[in-house]
Amino acid sequence: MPELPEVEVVRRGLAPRTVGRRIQDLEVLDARIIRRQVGGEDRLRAALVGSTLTAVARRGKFLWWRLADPDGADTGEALMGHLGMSGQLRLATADGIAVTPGADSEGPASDPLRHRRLSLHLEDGTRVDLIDQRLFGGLWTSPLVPAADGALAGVGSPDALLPEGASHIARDLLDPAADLPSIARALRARRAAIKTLLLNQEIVSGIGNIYADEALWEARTRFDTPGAALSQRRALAILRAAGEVMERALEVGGTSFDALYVNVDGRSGYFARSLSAYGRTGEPCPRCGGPIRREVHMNRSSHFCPRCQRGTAPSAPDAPAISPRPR
DNA sequence: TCGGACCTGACT
DNA sequence: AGTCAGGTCCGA
Repeated sequence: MPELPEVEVVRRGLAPRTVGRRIQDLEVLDARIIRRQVGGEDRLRAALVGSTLTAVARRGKFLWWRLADPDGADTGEALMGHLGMSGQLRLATADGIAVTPGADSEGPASDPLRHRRLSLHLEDGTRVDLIDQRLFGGLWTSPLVPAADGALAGVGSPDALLPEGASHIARDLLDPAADLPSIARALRARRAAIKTLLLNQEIVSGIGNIYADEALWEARTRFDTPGAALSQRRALAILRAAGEVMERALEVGGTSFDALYVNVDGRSGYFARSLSAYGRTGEPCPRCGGPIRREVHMNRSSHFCPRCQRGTAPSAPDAPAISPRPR
């Protein structure tokens, strides 16, 4: 389940081996993977074949390549991708063997390539495979528009141009242009539960269920605390915790569960074992030793420590966001 | 603002 | 046979 660190690992892996290369051919093995492409496979093929990939950028979990036409001019469109729940982008040589030794593709039953949905064939023989068991991911083109704040559109972007398909997505916590104090204020302007707000990609992007639980555990805050009940300080602490957890995951190459996710060369990450709350129902809280509890919130599991993660108890040391009227 | 749809495979 | 997992989008 790729979240932000995994997508950034993929972006970094793709950049040196795809940028500057021309697309020779497109292979669509399952049309559902390009369901978001306006004009279908014909349009996608026309936009890609003969074009050169000039940059790989990312905002939240949306990845995109910039494209240049055969004359070297920017086409004004990006090739966007999203990995959904189970997507992988992997590089292979023309004979279909993953470039990195140790990539686990054993027998046919466990061969991840059976879920290959689309491939880009580059002029040097490199193949970019989009593998996606559950088909929540996709690849499609989108016209470039200016980023609202005028800063670089995302991590890896050469300028402020952003694919329209990602223009509703907020900046993420690995983006140097993210403005934490203003994100914190946006969280506090809403009455919804803080976890709901952290998962809202239009407020802050790149946080999924796993890192939301981890950030709230780090910041000792219950998932159902209303955004409006947070102090600026507490809201900032939650954002900092989320950023730090994701940076730590990035350092070890991304989180890995159930071997569905592998990085761009087919290797799994090793971060899962260092999660504190997510998926640890019944296990002792690493901070206070009490049992981690699981509750369903918004049709998603929330893992938290009822003993050391607080809501808005009157004894909370942080000042409430909306200060009580003095009397 | 919330629930369902989209998907598949692993698990009970 | 039924349940669960989860990111994003859409519609009630």
